[in-house]
Amino acid sequence: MRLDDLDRRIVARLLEDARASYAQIGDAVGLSAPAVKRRVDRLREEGVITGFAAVVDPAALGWTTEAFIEIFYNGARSPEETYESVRRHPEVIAAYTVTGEADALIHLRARDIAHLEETLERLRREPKIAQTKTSIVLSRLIGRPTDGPDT
Amino acid sequence: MRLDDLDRRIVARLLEDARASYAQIGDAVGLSAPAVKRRVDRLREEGVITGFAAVVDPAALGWTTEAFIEIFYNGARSPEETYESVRRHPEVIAAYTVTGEADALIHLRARDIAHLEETLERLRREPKIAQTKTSIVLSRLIGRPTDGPDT
DNA sequence: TATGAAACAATGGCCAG
DNA sequence: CTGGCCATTGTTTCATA
Repeated sequence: MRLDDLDRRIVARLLEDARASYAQIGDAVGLSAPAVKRRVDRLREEGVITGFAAVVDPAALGWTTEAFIEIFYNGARSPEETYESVRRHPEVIAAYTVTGEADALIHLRARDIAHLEETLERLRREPKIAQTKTSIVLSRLIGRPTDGPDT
Repeated sequence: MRLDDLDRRIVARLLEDARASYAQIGDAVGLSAPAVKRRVDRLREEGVITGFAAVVDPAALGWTTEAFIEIFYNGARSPEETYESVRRHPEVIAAYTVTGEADALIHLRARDIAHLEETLERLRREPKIAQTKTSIVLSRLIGRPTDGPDT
């Protein structure tokens, strides 16, 4: 599963435009279209590329409020239980177990402040959640492609 | 810029597979391929869809360490200055100004713990940064499509 | 919004290095 | 084993209604 330089350049190109044709990518990296396709197929099989997604502006869809919530659990809290306590809330777009004071960190998006408040109340009703600490996002300064650095 | 139900279903389809053909999307939503294309073109013009990106597994590229850093500045720290202090670090994949104790929250990815440590030291040398508080990601529980909820 | 035509892209087979 | 080329099939994209 070792990637050579050509693979990395193909991935970089697909991070910028997942709908680029194989011929376009080939022009950029110096390969023919079928050669690019074979590499992309291989990268998908190996799990380096897991899919292709549209990049959508949540604000344009009416989701204008974003927050990070540190979660503190009481007692036992395996990753599975943590997962169970947040997966049902569709506002949660990412969740992590972390080192440090908090047990978990979740990233959520809501339509507005009222919706955020409603979501927080709903989260706090989860039995194992003892405490939450909310940081509302004021501005997004950086948001790189697929959350993956320059390959 | 109002989206109807057809638009939302097209966006949902493209979030799952940005390389789906217009004909495939048309089959799924009950439209002809050209009709789908014109809607997608319009959604891009309106900024609802800002691009298409490959979804890459950072671990497969050798980026196995992930962390969130709360940043505390001393004195003046406009969003622009905050941006300037983090943009040059390629390990930073997202950065936000937030409410709460910290002034900013950054999300970063490194190849390993040594690389994370090196990045933290580099960040702490930024003149305006007074203090940092790091939470290393132990496991990712949820990571929804484009960081955008169900449209 | 659908249809049809022309241009373009994807993809499998096959051969060369 | 990896890339190039060719031919087939499918897709995009325009004109037109």
